[in-house]
Amino acid sequence: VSAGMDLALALIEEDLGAEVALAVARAMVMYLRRPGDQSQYSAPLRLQAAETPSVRELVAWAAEHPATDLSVPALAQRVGKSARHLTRVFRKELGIAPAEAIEQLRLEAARRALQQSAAGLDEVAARCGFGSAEVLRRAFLRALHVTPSAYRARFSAGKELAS
DNA sequence: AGTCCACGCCGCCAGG
DNA sequence: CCCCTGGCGGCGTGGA
Repeated sequence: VSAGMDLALALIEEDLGAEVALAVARAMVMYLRRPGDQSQYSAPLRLQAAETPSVRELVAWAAEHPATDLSVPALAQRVGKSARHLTRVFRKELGIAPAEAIEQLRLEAARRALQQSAAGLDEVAARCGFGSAEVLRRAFLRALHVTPSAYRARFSAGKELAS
């Protein structure tokens, strides 16, 4: 089962047969609830393995609009449910709370922006929904244990240096 | 370095 | 009885 899921997620990661792979991953969603962080797979795809369609769509939409208001009340209103219920469903299906999921989505967006663009940290922060470069920096340190600039430098220096 | 405040989480209870 | 849903209150966390 674990191997199957790894395969599925690998397929997703390679963007090959993503639809089938996502279906498999979705069926095995319970195995996605692991305690540790640092999954080798991207947060947007992993979080879109939710069973409930509304949650899945909400995550997908949020991943595409990281700079908008993604507060819990705002998310709840978007799907027509209460904040309480949304929190409960996130916990049940994804193993994490809404705010944490949003944080992961934004972090992922920032990672991509740092790698694929030359935008300044202020702009990266703004585009990815972080209030400021400082907020972005703190989030990076918390989740990845590196500063945004250090993260970017790692890639401009060459991937062989990344661990 | 310390304080304050807004936000978010979740246990619990109630109603459908 | 079970599941879904929402409100409330206390508590923890992190940004200002």
